[in-house]
Amino acid sequence: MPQETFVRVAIDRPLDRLFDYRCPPELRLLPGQRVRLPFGRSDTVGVVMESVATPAVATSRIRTVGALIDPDPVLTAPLLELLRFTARYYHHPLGEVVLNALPPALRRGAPLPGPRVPEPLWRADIDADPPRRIGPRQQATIDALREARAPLTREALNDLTGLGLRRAELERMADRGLLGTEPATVATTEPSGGGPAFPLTPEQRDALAEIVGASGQPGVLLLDGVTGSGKTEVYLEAAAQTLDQGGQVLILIPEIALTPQLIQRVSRRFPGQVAALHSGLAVNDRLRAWDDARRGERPLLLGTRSALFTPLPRLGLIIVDEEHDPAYKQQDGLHYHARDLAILRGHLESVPVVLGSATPTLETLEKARSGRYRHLRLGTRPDGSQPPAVHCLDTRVHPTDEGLSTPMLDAMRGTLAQGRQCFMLLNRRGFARVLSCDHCGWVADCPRCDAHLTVHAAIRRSVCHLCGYIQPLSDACPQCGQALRHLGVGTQRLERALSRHFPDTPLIRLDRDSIRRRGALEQSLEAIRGMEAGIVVGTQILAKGHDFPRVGLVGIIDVDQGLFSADLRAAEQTLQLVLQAAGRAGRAGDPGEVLIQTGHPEHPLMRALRGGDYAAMVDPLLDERHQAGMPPYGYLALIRIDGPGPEATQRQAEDMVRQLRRHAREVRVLGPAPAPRHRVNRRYREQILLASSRRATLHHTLGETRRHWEAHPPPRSLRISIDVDPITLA
DNA sequence: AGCACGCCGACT
DNA sequence: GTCGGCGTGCTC
Repeated sequence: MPQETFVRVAIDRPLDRLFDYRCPPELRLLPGQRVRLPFGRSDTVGVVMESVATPAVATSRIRTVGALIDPDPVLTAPLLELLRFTARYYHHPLGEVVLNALPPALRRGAPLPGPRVPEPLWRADIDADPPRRIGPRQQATIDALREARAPLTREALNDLTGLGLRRAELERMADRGLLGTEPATVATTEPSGGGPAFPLTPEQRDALAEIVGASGQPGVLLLDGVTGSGKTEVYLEAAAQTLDQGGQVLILIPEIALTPQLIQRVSRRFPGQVAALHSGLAVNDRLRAWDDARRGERPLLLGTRSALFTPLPRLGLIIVDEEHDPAYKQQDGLHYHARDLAILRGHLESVPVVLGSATPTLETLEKARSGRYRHLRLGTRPDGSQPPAVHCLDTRVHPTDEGLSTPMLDAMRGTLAQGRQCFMLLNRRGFARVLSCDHCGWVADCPRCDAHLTVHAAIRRSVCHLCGYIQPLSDACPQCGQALRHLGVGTQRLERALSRHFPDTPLIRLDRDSIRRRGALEQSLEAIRGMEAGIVVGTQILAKGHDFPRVGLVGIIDVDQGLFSADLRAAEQTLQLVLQAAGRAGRAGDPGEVLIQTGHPEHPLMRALRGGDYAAMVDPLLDERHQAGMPPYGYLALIRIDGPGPEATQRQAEDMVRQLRRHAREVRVLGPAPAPRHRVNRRYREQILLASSRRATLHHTLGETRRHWEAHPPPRSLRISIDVDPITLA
């Protein structure tokens, strides 16, 4: 009688263990394959992790695998190893980690899409009678096809129009006789489309040579280049060489939605070879892009943090663009850092990892300085332009009205008179920070959170930025009936103030609220580049690597909140934000100016900013971190406990601290303390901070404590989450 | 997390 | 009498 075999399977449940199943004799199951399983009283999808000869529980309890879903494994061996590490390191259930690596459709058991059905080329039907009713999207589509004078793929059409047309939409138009089709020709794409737009500078060539020279072996290279120094050209050339050798390239970017230019640039450079992956895609598009990358049909994968987990069997190079961006850290559920896991993936798959930034994190800089990362520098801009001069405006001498001081307004006038643009950075959206009554002291607070409601004047609502609670805006105090006053300035109020000061200058506002509509960001960016606006007001979105030709002045409206925040990385992130924003100023022999409004021009950070040298600014910050035993010299984990009532939550947190102290060796246990925003969405939050000079001791303490609470689970109304290497303690 | 079981309150 | 509230326990 043949030996029975068993498989160990991961399933999408918050249970920190795998489950063993009997393998049906007619199946040979491989790690990475999906299976359908009987589980409890229902069925679920699982991923085979390994075969085992003897199951971990009595064979009488073992059930048999229901069916095999995939002929090929959907996850590769090195990825499975990466996922095991991820679960261990971030103290998150392995099953959830593994299933989380799959696109949602596959997680629910959908079949792999299989090879693409060739799509026809689309052409305008010149002779067709124009029907009476044509929508603007349809009109734009027809116009683009007429202008092109040749049949186009849907992809090319979308590149031209930016409409994101879906196949079904074009088919409907064809059915109505608005479009014609032609059979797809064999793809005519060359291995890599064209070369760089401009010849590389010597610095860029050196950096490229180092990256290419590192291929085929693990290792991290920091591409540390001032804004405008052409990091992207270096990445794309390195990617081109990897592709030419038959390798696949993974490029991670912080948020695709905020950098539409980059997708366009990459897809034009590598036509037909780019798969783009981000959360904004419809489930089917996401599945398609993922599978195109997995099968190698599109050898270049461009995506946000979750794209890190895409199987790429011929992976040759990983690039993490803007590595300092906090968007790489997932802030809920599995608290992973995509940059850190990208580095690990590089090790596991023996490929180099390039981290790029003009303002690298202290962690990364420290590793580059100590020689663990190769440090590649790009110190000059290929267009020869100089970095902008940075000046402070002392708001104690020059008070501000609605966020604006007189010298700031004067500087704006001067810049506008030269026909150049002004960028005004204010990292707070909405109209006013709070609505309050001078007479009785009443303040509009969120009924669910410890937060003031932010005024959104345009929609006449007060909005909670923590939980989304919305209520109508009132003019009179509900307590005493007196008129209410707006305190603090948000982008909307700044916009209104500026349009009063400069009534004839077109103005664009860029923040989360103004770009919510699909395509709105692209439209605004295009308008800014086309000089349709003299003034641009915005949040940090302004500072994201967009390229603008004629920015003369970058005004930083309020930097002080960032200077004095107690949060671990506030100073570092303020520096990064100001420098990234400053990088928008001045191009091509046109040095720009940066004006920072501050009440503390003598603050060391302000002095450092005026000096303009990021590497120099970083030293005192690294010293501080060293003194305090904070990253990169110490390791942190944050435990958050939240529940519906304050007392039970606090009791649980205190109990957990006792457990932690029992297992803590060389680990400081700080807390519990009410979280900085104690109440959010009607739940009360406590937090505990663990700090250690050694990773291993921190993980030991966390592991033992987790074991304890899994053996003695707290009531289900309480939620516990662990954040290893937290970005923020707030 | 699901899902079922189980034991107490207000309804046709 | 029973529909349904959510506490508790289990899942190979």
